[in-house]
Amino acid sequence: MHIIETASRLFRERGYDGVGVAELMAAAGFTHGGFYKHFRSKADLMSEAVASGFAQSAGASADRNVAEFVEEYLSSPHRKAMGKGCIMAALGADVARQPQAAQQAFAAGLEAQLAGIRLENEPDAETARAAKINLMAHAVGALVLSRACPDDSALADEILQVCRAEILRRYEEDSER
Amino acid sequence: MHIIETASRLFRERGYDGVGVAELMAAAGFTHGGFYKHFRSKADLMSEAVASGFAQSAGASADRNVAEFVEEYLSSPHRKAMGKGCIMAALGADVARQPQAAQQAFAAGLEAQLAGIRLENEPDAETARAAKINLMAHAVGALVLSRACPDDSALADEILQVCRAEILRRYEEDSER
DNA sequence: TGTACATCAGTGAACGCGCGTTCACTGATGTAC
DNA sequence: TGTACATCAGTGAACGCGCGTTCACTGATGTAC
Repeated sequence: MHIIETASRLFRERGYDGVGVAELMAAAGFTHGGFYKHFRSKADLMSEAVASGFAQSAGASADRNVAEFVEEYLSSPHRKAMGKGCIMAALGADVARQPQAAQQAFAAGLEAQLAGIRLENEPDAETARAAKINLMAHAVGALVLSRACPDDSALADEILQVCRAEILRRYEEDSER
Repeated sequence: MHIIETASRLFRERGYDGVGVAELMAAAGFTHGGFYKHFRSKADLMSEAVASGFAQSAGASADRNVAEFVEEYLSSPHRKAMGKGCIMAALGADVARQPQAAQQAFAAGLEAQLAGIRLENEPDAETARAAKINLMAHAVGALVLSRACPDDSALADEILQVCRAEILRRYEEDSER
């Protein structure tokens, strides 16, 4: 629904507490009174916005190989587009402060994200799963750190570049094994 | 100062927008009116709270080897203690939404954190620096993802465990090289 | 095809409350002589 | 040692404003006959 997608973007841009229900509904083209015809509470919408954000990035990263994914994920455009980017990097800390429903939506979304990664040449399912979790954690951390540094600072760029190179190097090592 | 340390803890626990000036001053043992005798604005305090949080973790991790650091950083106690834990994992996304002053404090703190890591056997300074950045990004991402999953969920534990093992494994590989 | 009625998404005003910030004032402390 | 004065951290009331949520109402839509 349109409200959820709008909320998902605005929450990512400004944080859960950084956007009000009224502003959010206005951005979706409504007055704020009707909000509770759709959601039990603002926190309830947050859960849906988290799920929606994962669904969006699942769609965007479908049928892409790991190298392409990492190149784009750890890029300056993604760093600058918090509202359209990865929900984990933008709202991970916010979700940690949310009720359990949002955390369950997050865990389900993360599982889907992991399932969408196609690794080559991992010896068994357990090793492959560990490699995917490590890949995501490394990438999410790099994006979070880079974004917290001043825009256009050398450090912000360096974090992206260094982590991009290392993740790709490891991935190629695994592929050649 | 006591106000800054209190703010640093409360901001980590509830987010920048999750704590008001009045509550914050009350927690530090004051009435809220005096706030502006100490800080130009709430955002100004945020910058100081970020710097203070880095200083605190620099003190806590001084003279510890990498294996010890990683074991504790990616542990369940650290996962549960957002207010006393790593400022990057707790407030990274918030800082990305803050004015540049907070981002500069973040970048300076991160540089200090990197300088505090002692790696063995890296062939040159550039490689060592890249390894430190990768280590921090990987660890921060793992903590953020784990915290966003429901407390005591299998996935929350799995993320910590898998990333802990992988970071230690890589670190030992480098040491033996 | 036309009429009566139920449904319900959306409206807009209002609720109590807390927000960040300002300001006149207090009262303890330190300095000057 | 004692008195007068300046300083300034801290107080507490107040500012305009936006918050999340509630609610009586509107009006378009779909169903029943």
